[in-house]
Amino acid sequence: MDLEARLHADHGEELRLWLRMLTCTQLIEQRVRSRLREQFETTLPRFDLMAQLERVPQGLKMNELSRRLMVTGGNVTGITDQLEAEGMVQRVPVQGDRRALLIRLTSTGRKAFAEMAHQHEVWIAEALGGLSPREVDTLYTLLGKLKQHVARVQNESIGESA
Amino acid sequence: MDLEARLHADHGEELRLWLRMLTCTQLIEQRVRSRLREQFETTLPRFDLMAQLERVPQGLKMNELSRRLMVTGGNVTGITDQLEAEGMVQRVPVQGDRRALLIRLTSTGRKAFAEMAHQHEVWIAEALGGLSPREVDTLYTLLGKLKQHVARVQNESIGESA
DNA sequence: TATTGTTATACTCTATAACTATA
DNA sequence: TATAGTTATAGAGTATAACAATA
Repeated sequence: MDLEARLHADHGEELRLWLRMLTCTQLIEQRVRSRLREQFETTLPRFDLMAQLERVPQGLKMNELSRRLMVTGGNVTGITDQLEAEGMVQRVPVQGDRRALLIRLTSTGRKAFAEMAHQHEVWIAEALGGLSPREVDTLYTLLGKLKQHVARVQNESIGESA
Repeated sequence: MDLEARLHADHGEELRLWLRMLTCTQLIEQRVRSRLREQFETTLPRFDLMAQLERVPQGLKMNELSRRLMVTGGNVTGITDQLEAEGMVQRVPVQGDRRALLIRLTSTGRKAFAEMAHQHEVWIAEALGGLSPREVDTLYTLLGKLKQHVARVQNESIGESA
């Protein structure tokens, strides 16, 4: 294949895969969103924030949450405000750095999250129930490869633009 | 496995797969969104709407667009208004039903979309470039299975609630 | 009565940038 | 100066529901 042909190579397969991937995630995500709203009066970003905190009992700093949730700082402040007002999380001063705060689940938040997480797991198991354990595993592995590649490309772009 | 155990069966594998899938699509989608904004001053929903129209030269009715884009009617009206104001699409009366309108790409819109679609394909090819053709194919097949299953579950739920 | 599309409204999420307080 | 977090703002996307015109 000469250069010209390589430049204009057909990427139809990748595109079709991408569109199908997007359809799958959108279908599932919409289900999850509407059920979180109906059954728990909450939203996916709020659920995601609590999920991050649940893994780290001592809590996470705002900027760490921001990084993990892949959103900017102002948003984390807003969602944290809501959850704090509802008694789900608390802001805890960090000793040694009076600028920083640790956000952590309260025991109320931990209980509420446990219920939601259980239901969430059931919803996901339903949605992915059409796949055999073997297929789940294959998908997991291939998407792991994709994730690594995308993350690498991402960093290179940031490098370029910086 | 008895009923009790089945009820509380572990769905950790499915959950991990789902989170990984979500991470992959979010990473790629963010890239696409920011590039559409930077390079073409447009958004993903607008791009998606034009993509639907591009496949159907004679145009699509509002409710058909709404179904395909998986959003409610009012939103389609809004996005269509913007694109019409920019001369990308036009509303065409449907003979035989004076309530309905066909939305179709103008020649300006077709040209603009062709450019964007080409770039879009390159971005996607970049993002998925870490996978071999064989892996792309496997993913495509497995996600096809997933899509069918999710769509079926979706319809059953709608059936229940209706 | 049902359907097509529009309008009006309200809410969530988002990024950006200016700001305060600490380091 | 740089960093942690907040505030203010503006914009996009979304759903819901009331509405007009037509079937």
